[in-house]
Amino acid sequence: MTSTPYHHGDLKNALVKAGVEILAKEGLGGLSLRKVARQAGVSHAAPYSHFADKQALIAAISTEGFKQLFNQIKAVIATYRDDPENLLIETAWTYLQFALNEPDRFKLMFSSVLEKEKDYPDFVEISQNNFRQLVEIVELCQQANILKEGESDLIALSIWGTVHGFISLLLEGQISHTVLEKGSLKEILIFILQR
Amino acid sequence: MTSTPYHHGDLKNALVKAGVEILAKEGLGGLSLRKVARQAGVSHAAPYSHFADKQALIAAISTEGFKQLFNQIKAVIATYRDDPENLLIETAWTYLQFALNEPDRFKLMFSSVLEKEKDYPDFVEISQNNFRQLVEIVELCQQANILKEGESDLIALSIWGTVHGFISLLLEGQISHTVLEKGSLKEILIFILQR
DNA sequence: CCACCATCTTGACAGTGTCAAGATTTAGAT
DNA sequence: ATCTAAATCTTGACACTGTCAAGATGGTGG
Repeated sequence: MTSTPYHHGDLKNALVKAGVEILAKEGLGGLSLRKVARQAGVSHAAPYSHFADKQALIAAISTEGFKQLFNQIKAVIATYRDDPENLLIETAWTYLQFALNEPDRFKLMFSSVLEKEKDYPDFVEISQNNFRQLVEIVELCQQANILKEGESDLIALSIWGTVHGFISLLLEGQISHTVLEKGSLKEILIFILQR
Repeated sequence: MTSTPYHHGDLKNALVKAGVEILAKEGLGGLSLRKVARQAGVSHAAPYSHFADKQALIAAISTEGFKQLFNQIKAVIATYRDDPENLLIETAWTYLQFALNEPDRFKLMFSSVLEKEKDYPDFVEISQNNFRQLVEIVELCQQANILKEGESDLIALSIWGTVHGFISLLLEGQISHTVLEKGSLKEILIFILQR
């Protein structure tokens, strides 16, 4: 133990954590490998023992975010499993909250800062798990006649896109004041979901 | 005329053009101010006579893209004005084509690479014009009873999000093979639009 | 024709991602 | 328990980046 042993012990996770913090404080433009290393109390090239390059670190940060999102929505499913209508709304709401709480991480996760996603299997996997979870929700809604039958994956795609597009515009501040005055965020979300 | 006069004459546009080309050839990661300047045949600091910083150049490239998209969709409206059902589909299709033709520029335009959009009035304006155009289309569809009445801006938001989300997943290669086998891209698009 | 002003160049600076070489520590095999 | 190989981390270097200050150049209005 004692102070700063040569081997950090858990540097890989520490770097991801530092990255998330910097992202929250300084935004996407302030995220550099060297700064992440500094914040983790380690030399500027140390990250290269754990990540092939900056993209790999970004992939890890994204993956971490997707895991958290997955677990949050998993909890929503557990709570609203018998109430499909609210299940869909609360899932979308959770998704929206996640984006508003950490907008820069949300952007990092979805805004193709990560250039070649398929090079990172962990990222692809958790990403697909998230989508599968959404398909599962859609199927629950279909069984309750809240959504039309058939093609649950396409319907999930459509719903995901709708919510995601709404959040994108929200984060960019592109949603005009007049629109936002029409109701609370949640009311607008519900309206949009019903189309 | 002749070779390389000291004053370029139309450097501002030349830089935007060079940026678009580099974006197409090398992707987002390859876009640097110095490279843009080099490609325009000008010294590395010359861009600072026309753009305050790199973000400003990116804003200009985005703005240019939005103008093109706006005009393409304007043409679609002109063609399908009396056929609202196909108008909506063809608009979405045009949007999709634009994204597939120049994926990196599309990402640049929508993936919040531009950090403080509201600092660039031209960008905000053309961006809003695009949305207004979509609202107009929605209202044409409402008059033809293809979309439900009321809140045309919220409905436009919903449709925009749906299509945009679909394209995002498409560009990221996140749409599984099994989904893509269910029909042509256009058929899937139509399905998603109808939800 | 001159003086001003926009435009462009040159040179510099700090910061970045990345790599190679070496130092240090851990862990596995004998 | 000791030796050795692998893993981890540091140091130093490189090319490249965004940005700025100072100066060179050339068109334009007075």
